[in-house]
Amino acid sequence: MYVSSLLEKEPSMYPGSARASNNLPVQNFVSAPAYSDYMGYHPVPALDTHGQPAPAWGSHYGPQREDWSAYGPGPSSAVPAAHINGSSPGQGSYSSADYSSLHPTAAAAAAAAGLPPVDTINAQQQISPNSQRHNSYEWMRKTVQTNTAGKTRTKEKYRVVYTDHQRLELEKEFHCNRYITIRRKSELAANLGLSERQVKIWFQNRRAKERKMIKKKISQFDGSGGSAQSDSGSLSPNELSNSLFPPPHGINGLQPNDIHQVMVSE
DNA sequence: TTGTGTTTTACGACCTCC
DNA sequence: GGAGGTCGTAAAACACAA
Repeated sequence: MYVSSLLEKEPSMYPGSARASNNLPVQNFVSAPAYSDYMGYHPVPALDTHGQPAPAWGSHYGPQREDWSAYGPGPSSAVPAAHINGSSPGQGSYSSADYSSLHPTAAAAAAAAGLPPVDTINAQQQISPNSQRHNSYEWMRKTVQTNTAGKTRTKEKYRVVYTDHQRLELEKEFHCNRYITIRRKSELAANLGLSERQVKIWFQNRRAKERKMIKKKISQFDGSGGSAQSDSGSLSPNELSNSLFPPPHGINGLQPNDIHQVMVSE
């Protein structure tokens, strides 16, 4: 099985409890209500080790970037926490669009109210009960014990589905910084029970997703015959994307604050 | 239920930087 | 040479219309 091969490649990738057990007792999971307002997230002290005070969006991060609206119109800021932790019957499963469309100010209020540190997470709350993703845990249950040594991909199912909480934390980090530092990667990996490789790849995929959305948006503008491309001028989608989120070469030589400045200065 | 389109993990190829 | 970047792609997971 793929997981097994990954374990061979990288023992830290699937720490047995989180991936291979039936009830997914993932460690360090925060109770979802703490993130009832994702868009307004600013680092929780226990999790934030950027080496700087947790900034508020309005000041350090500036206004929400335009492309964030691609996640869809934000609901009222009073998105019930139960929506994310799934404690409310009838709620759909959590998705990136759900939390990324939330309003910043409520999170500030939540933070002010004292968010619990990530380490206080209750593993029982990581999964949306009504989510179809429950099914994905079923296959892990069934196949995780098989072994296809040495293969990177098998004919069997080969990828895991991250828990809602894992994705939420990753999204939050992405929201703060599109490029993760080595230090933050290690911390996040440890906190979420993922390997650093998984975190790295998640960020790569997430950036790709964002570029794709930007591209889509631009093509929609172009297609609608609008002169709305005035922002991008004559830039191609890729050029615009790169100008918005330039890859931080030498990022590893930078301090977290430096990275932060790079991101904020856009 | 099933077919189909989209999203999500994960990888390899290739590039740049240190 | 190693690390991390993008790009393209595979395939499972998921959503949804018919």
